[in-house]
Amino acid sequence: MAQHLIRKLEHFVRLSPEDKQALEEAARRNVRVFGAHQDIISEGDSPEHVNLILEGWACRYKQLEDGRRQIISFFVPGDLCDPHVFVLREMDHSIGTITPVRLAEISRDVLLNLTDRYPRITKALWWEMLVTTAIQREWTVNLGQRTALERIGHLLCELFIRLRTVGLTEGDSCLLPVTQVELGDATGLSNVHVISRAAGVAEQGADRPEGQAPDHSGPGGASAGVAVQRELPAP
Amino acid sequence: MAQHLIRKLEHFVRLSPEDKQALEEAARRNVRVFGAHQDIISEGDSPEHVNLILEGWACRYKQLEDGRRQIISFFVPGDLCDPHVFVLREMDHSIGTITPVRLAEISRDVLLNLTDRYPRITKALWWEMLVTTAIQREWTVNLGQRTALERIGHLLCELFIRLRTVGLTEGDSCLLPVTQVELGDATGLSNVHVISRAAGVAEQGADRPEGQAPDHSGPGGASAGVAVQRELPAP
DNA sequence: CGCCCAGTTGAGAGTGATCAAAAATTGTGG
DNA sequence: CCACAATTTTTGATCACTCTCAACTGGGCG
Repeated sequence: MAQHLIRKLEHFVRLSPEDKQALEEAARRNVRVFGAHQDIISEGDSPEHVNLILEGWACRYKQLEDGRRQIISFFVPGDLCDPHVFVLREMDHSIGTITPVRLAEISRDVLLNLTDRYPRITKALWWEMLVTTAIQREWTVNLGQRTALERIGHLLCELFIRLRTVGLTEGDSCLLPVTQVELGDATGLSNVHVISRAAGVAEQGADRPEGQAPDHSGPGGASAGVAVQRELPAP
Repeated sequence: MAQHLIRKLEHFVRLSPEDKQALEEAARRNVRVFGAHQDIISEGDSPEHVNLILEGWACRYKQLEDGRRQIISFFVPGDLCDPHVFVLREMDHSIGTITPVRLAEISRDVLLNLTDRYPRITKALWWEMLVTTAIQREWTVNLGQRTALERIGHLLCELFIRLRTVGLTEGDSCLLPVTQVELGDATGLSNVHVISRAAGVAEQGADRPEGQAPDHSGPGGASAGVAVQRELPAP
């Protein structure tokens, strides 16, 4: 159930069988399923639990009055949607699905219990949180300084590396179940412009295995050549 | 010494005299002074302590290989530069001064001691951290979706409200010791473009007391009319 | 007094947005 | 399994916001 989260955390901390067992148990209760393009929690709602993505993609986003939408981050399997929401009265942003999603709702008590009794888990969750905020900083740089081509390239590299961390890549390929509108909302570009630039990334990617987008995604390491395909070929 | 931090935290949690005393003491040791435009800590360095800004402005920034620079956030008096840096081996970004800065270096031990013994301080620091990340999210929206005019307007409102929270405004005025290059680095705009847009904000601000920039800075409240002047008139 | 940095102004260039419409893909119900 | 509907992708043309370059002004400081 929680294999993606465990795999990710083990990049930071070695977990004992008991640690893993505890995580598995926390992820087993209160599993919920959402369809594609549904809100998991909306701006203004009061957060009741931490959500652990088990399967599917989601995103954090904010919408302006006139309809403009900014995707603030993506969630892939193994990701936790803010381990600290409890402190806040209400959400200042929404979390919505991209694909159908299966997630585990982890209550405040279960989480506190977990961190009280398993110090390695606590440490790993700290790491995970700090990496998440580092990615957030990188998005700020991405949106503020990089050209359209660089933005898309950087985002694709980030997502590939994150998926590799949880074991969801296959060689140099991975699923990317994201529409061009969503890529545009994440990169601050128009949906129409995404294609011309994304095509550019694909072309340059074929020529230059190292990619031209500088890799600052923190603890992920070097950005290898990324071949993205919409769907993995059926076996 | 720590009056700005205390004033800010009291917006979230009521602090007892002992709480305040403890904060004052933590801020009294290891005070350091920096000149303008100096690095407090650089990318790649290993963080040794948490920095509490006592006086002056600083910023968190990241620099690309070709010289492009993105300011990721501003620090004003009362701000803590990441209470959790200890978990990380090395900085993925730099923190530099804008004006001359006086800050208190708070060691890991002192901070842990503080949070162990004063639960209200712990709670307040959690709040402070969550508000900081909410501001970070808002910057993502700012850079991704808003026009130059809106970006500058929103940033000015954010800074004004943050300064008001720590008591550094005077009526509708506040100091803004930031050059246009720095405003540009923070908003993803060119320094040349900042003036035409900033002038626009000033004009519209004069006409519309409510300001045209939507206020999402979280717990700050409504964005009143902001009159910004470079220097406060001498008394 | 002169230098240097910050701010200002103007003109031209380019990246990316917008609008519109066709083509391709995916999903759904019979 | 096919046909139809809906969504997504692709292409083309035009527009405009913002950038870049360059020159000039003004104030602070050695």
